[in-house]
Amino acid sequence: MEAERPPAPGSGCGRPPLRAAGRDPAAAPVSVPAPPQGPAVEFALPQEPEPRAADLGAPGAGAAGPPTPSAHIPVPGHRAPPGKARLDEVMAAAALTSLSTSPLLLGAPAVAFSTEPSLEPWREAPVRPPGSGGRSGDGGWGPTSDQSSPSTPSPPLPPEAAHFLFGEPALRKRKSSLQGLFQCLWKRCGKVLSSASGMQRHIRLVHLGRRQAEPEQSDGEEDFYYTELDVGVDSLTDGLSGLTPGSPTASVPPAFPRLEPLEPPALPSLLRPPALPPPPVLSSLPAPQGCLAPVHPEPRPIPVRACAPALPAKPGANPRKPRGDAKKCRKVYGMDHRDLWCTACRWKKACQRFLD
DNA sequence: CGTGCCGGGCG
DNA sequence: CGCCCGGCACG
Repeated sequence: MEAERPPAPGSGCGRPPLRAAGRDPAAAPVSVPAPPQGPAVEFALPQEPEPRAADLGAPGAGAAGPPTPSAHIPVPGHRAPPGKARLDEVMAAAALTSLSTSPLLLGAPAVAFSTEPSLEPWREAPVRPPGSGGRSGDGGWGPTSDQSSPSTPSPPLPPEAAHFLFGEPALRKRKSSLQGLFQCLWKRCGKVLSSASGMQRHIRLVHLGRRQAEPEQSDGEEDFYYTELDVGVDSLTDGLSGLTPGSPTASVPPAFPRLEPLEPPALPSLLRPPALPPPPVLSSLPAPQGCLAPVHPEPRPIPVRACAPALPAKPGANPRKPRGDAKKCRKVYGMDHRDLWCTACRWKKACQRFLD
């Protein structure tokens, strides 16, 4: 009844304002983000020692005191005097520094480990077409903040730069080999495809206005305009154990609350080959590949038609849309996760996240 | 009946 | 403007 949608955010009730919290990246303190506890494989390389980070590593340990941070610890092969334990600390500290410094700048360090946070940074980049000063709030996708990104003021964030920062775009993708969907992050597009390459093509042609030069290969610019999602994963409402109100996880961009290892119960309907009501309406086609049935099989030639119907149709002629068959927020997240829906859906408008 | 969303109302 | 909902059409 009432409990469902708390009118007042922040009321001690039990459900904190999910998105309010997660939606302000600028609020993130500049303090140390507590580096991912996980395997640090990638960034193990010794870096320029940061004096600052050093003291954070072992503030109290006077012994290790000297500011000569040992980025690459010599670690004397044979010498395990009483100092041994301490040595560990030093190592840990050093490791921490290298960790805490590098990823800090990136803003999207945890890519490999957690899905959600990584989305944030990207989503701001792509949007903002030149001519429009105002973006209509379209909910979860581009809107959060326009200029909160501390680094580059330029709108779509030169992909080249991004490359340097994030290394390889591929890195992001490998996070889940699961048959995710790929969603276009372009402002009002949000197209969802089931293959990365398809998505790249989509972005290249439709948004970047590029030639069809290289089919599957390119500089990777498109990578920054789409994201991979493991949809529906839990969406099963009841099993929202991970999403407890008040848990920090909940305050993050609520887009897709789950990690990959789980088998998404919601996906099957889309991707499962066997019988069952086939989603696609276009049956003129002999099903492109074996497994992944594209959500929206797109014919080779993609005209300039981006995503707006742009039909001169006037009211009265053929007003009602045929109603797309894509899953909408309501279906995906369920009624009791209304706060995860895209704004449009929440307002009973045409869904903008999963558009057809 | 559930669902998607237009049209319109309210602050 | 953002936000919400009545109500209709579709399935």
